[in-house]
Amino acid sequence: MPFLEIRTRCADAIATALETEFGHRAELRLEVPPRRELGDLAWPGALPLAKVLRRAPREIAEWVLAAAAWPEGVQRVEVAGPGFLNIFLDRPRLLRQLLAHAPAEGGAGGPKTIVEHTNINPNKAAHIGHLRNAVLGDILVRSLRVLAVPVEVQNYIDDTGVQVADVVVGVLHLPEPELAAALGVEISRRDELVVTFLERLPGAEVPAASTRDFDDLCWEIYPRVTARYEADPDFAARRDEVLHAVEGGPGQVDRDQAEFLLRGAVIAGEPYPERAVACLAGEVATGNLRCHLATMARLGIAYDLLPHESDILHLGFWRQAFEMLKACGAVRIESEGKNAGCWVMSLAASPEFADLDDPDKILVRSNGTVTYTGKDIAYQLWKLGLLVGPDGRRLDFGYRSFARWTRPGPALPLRYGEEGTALVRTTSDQAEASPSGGFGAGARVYNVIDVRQSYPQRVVKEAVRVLGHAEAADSSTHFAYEMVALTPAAVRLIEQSSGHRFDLSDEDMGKAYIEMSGRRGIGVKADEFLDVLESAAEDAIVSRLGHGGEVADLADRARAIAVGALRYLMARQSRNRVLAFDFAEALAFEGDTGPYLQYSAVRAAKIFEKLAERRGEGRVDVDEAALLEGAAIDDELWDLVLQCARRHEVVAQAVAGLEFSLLAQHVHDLAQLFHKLYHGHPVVPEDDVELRRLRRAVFTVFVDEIRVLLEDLLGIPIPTEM
RNA sequence: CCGCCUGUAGCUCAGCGGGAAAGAGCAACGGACUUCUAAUCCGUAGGUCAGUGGUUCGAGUCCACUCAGGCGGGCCA
Repeated sequence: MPFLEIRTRCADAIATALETEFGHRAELRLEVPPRRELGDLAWPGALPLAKVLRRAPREIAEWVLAAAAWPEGVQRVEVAGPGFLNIFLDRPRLLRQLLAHAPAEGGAGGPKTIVEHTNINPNKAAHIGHLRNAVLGDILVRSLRVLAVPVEVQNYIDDTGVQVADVVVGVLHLPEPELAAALGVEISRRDELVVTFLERLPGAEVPAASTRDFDDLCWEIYPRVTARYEADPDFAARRDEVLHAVEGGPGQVDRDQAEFLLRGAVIAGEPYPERAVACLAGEVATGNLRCHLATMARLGIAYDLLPHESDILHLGFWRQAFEMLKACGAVRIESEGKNAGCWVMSLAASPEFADLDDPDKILVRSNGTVTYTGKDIAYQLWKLGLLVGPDGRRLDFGYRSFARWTRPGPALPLRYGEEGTALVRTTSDQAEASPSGGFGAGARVYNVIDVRQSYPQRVVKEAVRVLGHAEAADSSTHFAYEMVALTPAAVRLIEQSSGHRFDLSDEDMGKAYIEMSGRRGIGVKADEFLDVLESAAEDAIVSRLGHGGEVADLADRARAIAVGALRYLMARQSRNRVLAFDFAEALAFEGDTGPYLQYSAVRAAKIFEKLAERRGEGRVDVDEAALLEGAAIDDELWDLVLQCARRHEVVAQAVAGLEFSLLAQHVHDLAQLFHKLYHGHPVVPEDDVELRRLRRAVFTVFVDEIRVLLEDLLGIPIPTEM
C-alpha cells in the first residue's frame, strides 16, 4: 500500500518537526485536498495550533515545512491559504509503485470476525427488503476480506418460530378450498393437498431459482393464514398446537413417515401426531432455506454456516445461558405484577436503559417458553466463545454438510451442488463433528439486523456485559439499517401485474412510501425483481446492438448487469435511510448506477484488447514501468492514479462507520474519472510511444483496481461486453 | 410521555474523527458517435444545506431548542 505508506511517513515527519521546533506532541492525520492544485496530501493542523503556540498559522506552517525531513516520494511542499501545508507527491514514483504491487494485496489482518446476515424467516420467499440485509452483510464481509480480516459468515435460521408454524397451520388447517387456491390446484381432500404440498419441496440440495418454487408457494399460503387468525379467533389455537409440537421435535420421524402419519390422521379424522407435525415444520423451514440460498446465489452471496434455532434449544444452549444469567443475578422470576410468572432481565442498573418506563425484559414467558431475545443471548454468547458448561468446556453444536458450492471468480457465478466449499448447518448431535473445525468463538461479531430490532439487540449486548464480558460486549456490533419500502407507484404496479388487491387506504397510498408486509403479502419478491432486472438488461443489450445479430452470452451479460444494478442500488444509499423502492429508478442503467461502473471496467479491458490486436502491446509491467521515471503526468491522469491508490483508506473508513455509501461514492468517482479520460486520452490511436506508455501504465493500474473494487469488494461482476 | 433516525437543487440521493469555491444522477435545454463500443463525454440552468440560537480562526458537519416525517419502548421477532 504505497499511498498509505507515504501518508504515514509525511505525518511522522510533521509530528517530529512539531516536537523538535515547538515541543508540541500531537497525533495527526493528513487529508487529501479537494482539488489537485492544492496538492495530494494536506495538513490543516497549523490553524488550530495558532492559539496554543501564540503564533500566526502561516508562520507555523512555514516553520514545519522547513524543519521537517520530508520522505522520499515527496516532490514539493507549499504553504497555502490561511496556513495549510500542501504536499505534492512524485507522480511517476507512486505510479511505478502501484504497478509493482499485486492488486489484491492485503492489510492488517487480525483476529476472527463473525458476520451474521440474511436471517430470513424460512416460511416464504425472500423479498427485496431481505436483499438489502444480505447485500449489506455481504459487502461488509467482502470489505473485511479486502482488509485481510478472517471472516466467518453465518445465516441464522429461525426454524422453530411462529412464522414457520403459521405455514404449517395453513397446510393442516386452512379450509380445503383456500389451501387448494394457494397451491394453485383443483379442490380435493386434505390428505391429497398435503401430498401436493410435500411434492413441491425442493428436490435438489439447492434448486435453480425461480418464481414458482416452494418458497413462492409458502408466500401464497402465509397471508391466508394470518388473515384467518384475524377473522376467526379459534383458528389461533391451531398455532399454539403446532408450536407445541415443534418444540417437542420430530424425534425419529422422517419425511416419508410424516406424510404417512398426516394422511392417516386426515382419513381417520384424528388429531395430527405431534412428531409428524414437527417434521413437517422442519421440512417447511429447510425447503424455504434451500430456495433462499438459490436466490442469494444469484447475487453471489454465500455462507459458511447455518446455525439453527432448533439446535440451540435441543442442545441446551439456552439452559446454560439461563444458568449463567441466574448465577450472576442478572435475571429474576416475578411473583406478582404484570410480568408475574416470567423470568425477566433487569436493565435498571444500566445507564443506557435508564430512560425506560419498564426496565425489565422478559426472557422466559409465564408458560415456560423462551423468547427470541433469550435464544439470541445464548447464540450471541456462543458466537463470542463465551458459552461455557459446568465442566468448564465450551458448548458447541454438531455439524453436518448442507450443500456444496463453488465460485470460480470473486463475484458471479456462484453455483451450488458442485464440488467446492462446504456450506455447513448445525445439528443437535454433538457427535457429528465440524468438517472444517472451529466455528464460532469470534473476537468480533457483527449482527446485520434492521433498525427496528435495536432494542432487543441492546438487550443481548447488555446480557453479555452483565455476565462479566464488557470487552466482548463492546466487540458485538448491531449493524442496523433502515427498511426497504415501496413507493405508492410500485404498489399500484404490483397490484396491476399480480391481480392481487391489497386494499390500502387512501391515506396509506398518499404516503411517501408503504411498508412491505409478508403477513399481508405486500411486497416485491427477490426472484421476481431479479427476473425483471435481467430481462430489462437483455432488452438494453439488444437495443444497443442495433440490427447486429446474435449475442452468444446474452444471458450471462444480462445477469451481470442486473446484479450490478441491484447491488449498487443497495450500496449507494446510506444505511439509516428508508429505501423507497421504485421500479423505474431501480431499472435505470444509466447515470449513477452499477452498469455505469461496469461499463468503465469493460471499456478499459477493451482498450487492452485492441492494443494487443493493433499494436502488439499490453499491460505495463514492472520492467517497463522503470521507463516512466520523470514522465510528465498531467492532472487528469494523476487524479485517476491517486484515486486508485486510496482503496485501503476508503474501505477502512467504510467499515469503521459501517457506511458503504462511501464505497459506492469512491468507486463511482473512480469510474467517472476514467470515463472522462477515455475521451481525452486515447491510447491505441496515440502514435507517441512515450505518451502511449504513460496512458497504458495509468490504465493498467485502473483495470486492476476497478476489478478489485467491483468484484472483490462490491460483489459486482464485470461482464465480458455490454 | 421517553429514546433513536431522517430533513441538502423540481425529483432520488452523496457529502463520516469541523477545513480550501456545497457535489452526483434523473428531469430540462444546447452540443460531441467514419473514433479504444455514446450504458459515455462536454456545456447551460437550478441551493437562505428545515428553522432559531450557540461553540470555533472556520459549521451542511459539533451543541441546545423548535418544526415536520419515520421507527422503537410486546409474555412478536
